[in-house]
Amino acid sequence: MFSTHGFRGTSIDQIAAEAGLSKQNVLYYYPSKDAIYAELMNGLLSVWLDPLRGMDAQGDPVEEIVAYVMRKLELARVMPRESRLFAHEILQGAPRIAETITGPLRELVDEKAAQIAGWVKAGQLAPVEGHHLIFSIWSTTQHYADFEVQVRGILGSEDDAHYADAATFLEGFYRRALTPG
Amino acid sequence: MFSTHGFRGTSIDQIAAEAGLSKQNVLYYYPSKDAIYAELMNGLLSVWLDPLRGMDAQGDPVEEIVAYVMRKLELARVMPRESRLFAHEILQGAPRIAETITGPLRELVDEKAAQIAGWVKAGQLAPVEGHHLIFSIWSTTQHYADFEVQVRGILGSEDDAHYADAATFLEGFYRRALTPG
Amino acid sequence: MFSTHGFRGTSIDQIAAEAGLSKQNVLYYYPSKDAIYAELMNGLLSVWLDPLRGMDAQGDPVEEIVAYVMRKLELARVMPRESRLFAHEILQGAPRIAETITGPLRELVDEKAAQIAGWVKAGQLAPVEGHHLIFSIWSTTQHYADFEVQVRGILGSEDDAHYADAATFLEGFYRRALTPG
Amino acid sequence: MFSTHGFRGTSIDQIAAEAGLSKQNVLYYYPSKDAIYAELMNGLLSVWLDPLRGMDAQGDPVEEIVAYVMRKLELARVMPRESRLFAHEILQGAPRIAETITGPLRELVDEKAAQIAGWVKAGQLAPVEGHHLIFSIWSTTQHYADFEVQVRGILGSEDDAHYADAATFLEGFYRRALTPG
DNA sequence: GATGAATGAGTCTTCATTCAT
DNA sequence: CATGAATGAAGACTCATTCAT
Repeated sequence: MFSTHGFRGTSIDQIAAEAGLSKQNVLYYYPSKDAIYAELMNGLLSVWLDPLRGMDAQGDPVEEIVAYVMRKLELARVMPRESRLFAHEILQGAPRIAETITGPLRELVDEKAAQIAGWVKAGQLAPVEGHHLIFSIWSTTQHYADFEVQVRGILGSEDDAHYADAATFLEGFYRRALTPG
Repeated sequence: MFSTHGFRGTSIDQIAAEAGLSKQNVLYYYPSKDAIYAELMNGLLSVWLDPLRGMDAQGDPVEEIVAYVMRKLELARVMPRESRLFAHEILQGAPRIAETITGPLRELVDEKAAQIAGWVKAGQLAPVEGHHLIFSIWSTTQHYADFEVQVRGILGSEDDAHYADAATFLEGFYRRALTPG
Repeated sequence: MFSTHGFRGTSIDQIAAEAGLSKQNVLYYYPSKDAIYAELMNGLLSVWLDPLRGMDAQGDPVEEIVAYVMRKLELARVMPRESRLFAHEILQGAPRIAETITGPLRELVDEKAAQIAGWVKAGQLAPVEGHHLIFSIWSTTQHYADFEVQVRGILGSEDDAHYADAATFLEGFYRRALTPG
Repeated sequence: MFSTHGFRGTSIDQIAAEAGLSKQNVLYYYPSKDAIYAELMNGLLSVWLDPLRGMDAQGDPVEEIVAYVMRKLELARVMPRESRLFAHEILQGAPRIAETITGPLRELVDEKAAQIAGWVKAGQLAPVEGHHLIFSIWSTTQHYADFEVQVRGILGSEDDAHYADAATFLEGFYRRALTPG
């Protein structure tokens, strides 16, 4: 519910109905609406960043990055609601995860950007700036989850078939854009 | 306000405060909250799609597309709130612009995708699928507006300086990915 | 508008629309909503009671009363909205015309009831109590205006044709009920 | 509250105050103001029409009708607020019970009017049209409830004593008007 | 005269939350 | 565990009225 209607747009009644409970019973398990949301967020943050952690500095740069793109796209396909939940949160100015962003997330991205810079310096990768490369991967893959309605509306797709095309496109795209020389 | 908090998350009181009016005075000018939102949306839709329309079939394919990317990025920089407004709308399932998406927007994208397919067939462009290329352009550029808080948090940027880096990155990126051979 | 929706149920906007004026312009002519209502009421009170005043003590009792019934029924046919306006006012406890009721109206009815009592005493009229006879005349005639929707719904009537039947019924009815001996 | 002020003229706050509850608590028991009103109406409709159903075709015509008048007058005395509730509803055009009027109510009245016509044809009743006779009974009896304020103002009555006079009047009145020959 | 602008006071309704059982 | 009852706070919208032009 949060992922579709946002925090304010979701009522505990809706959550309770979806869960087959009464409103009061939901509040028996969670102290407040905020708490439900917070638990969702926190439980998700690590899952969300795992794929990036898996980008191995020892592997082949282009293959590592393309594999990351594919993992991220798969995540968008399998967990579109979670993706939208983050999108909502960040659109609203990330009031609840601001510290994670400027703390652990920033550290992780800085580290991976440095790794990318190393690959570029070593001539193993076309000259790309790491942070923006990561942004591009996030945006191109999450787009299929966050803007799903638009994607479906334009492609006329009613199932997940278009994800295969997206994968084909993104793989070729990143491969060409990243392969040096 | 709508761009930050979404439709449900925004109260007329907030809008009124921002505008220096009373709640009732806002409702004197607009018959309802829906009407305010609808007027915003309708006024924006054409502005939002103009850049894509400007992608000239007679021009050099790579240059045309890169120029489109740059125009779109500039739009994100200048009108980030408008970008977020659309993001919110689509995240919520596009309840108010569903018809535009499956109608005029789909037509326009289909047309441009066909144009891209022509360029690819003529060997003027690396083999990319048009719809997904357009999705990638939308997502990579709008990301700087929609996820602005995250981008700033990670880059530590407090002004628009990072847009220049984004432009550099995206230009190189698309040029490499699209240039044939 | 007042006659259909009552005082609270009618807005100045509705009155203005009906009159082809703007709300403010209506309030230019009348100082307040109360004033509009009050003027309506006062202008009507005398019209409403005139027929009763016309019941002549010198005439033939049965004919005088039957003639009064007919005049009152005609008034209901011609001015149904005015009748409903009074009905609304009295249903609500007559907050605005309470003094008229306990003052001039009561006096008039008392006088006419005395007149009827005289006729009865003289054997010119079947034994009826004057006040209640007057109440019966008011109610049976105004019923066709006040409960018009119900009357039409039951009779399936869409015009004024049923008023002729009502007149026939009421004339025979009152004649039989009032004729002495 | 509805019976005095009508639907629009009654606020949930007033109802709540009368019931010793808070406004929101009233809305906890009833989903909306409309629902409160609807429940009142529906619960009343059958009670309201029962007396008419009790007019027995096998009994003595004049006695049956006079008995109906007495039952109806008693109902007005005991349930004046309910009577006024219907009066309000019908004055406003019966928006909520239009279908009952043109459906079940019309059927019932048609049936009873036919019964009366039979009695008249058999010479057991003075020549009266059934529908209008029923209207006269409704109006003369309900008048004591609907126009109570006026009746009291004119008679100077502060209790129910005048109902006895009304009964005397109406009994004699209907008996004379209905007895054949 | 007429009207655009503005607003205080309601009025229905939603909703998160508390409390007792 | 679960739920009926209750409520403070807010929110969208209406409306009579005022004021300036």
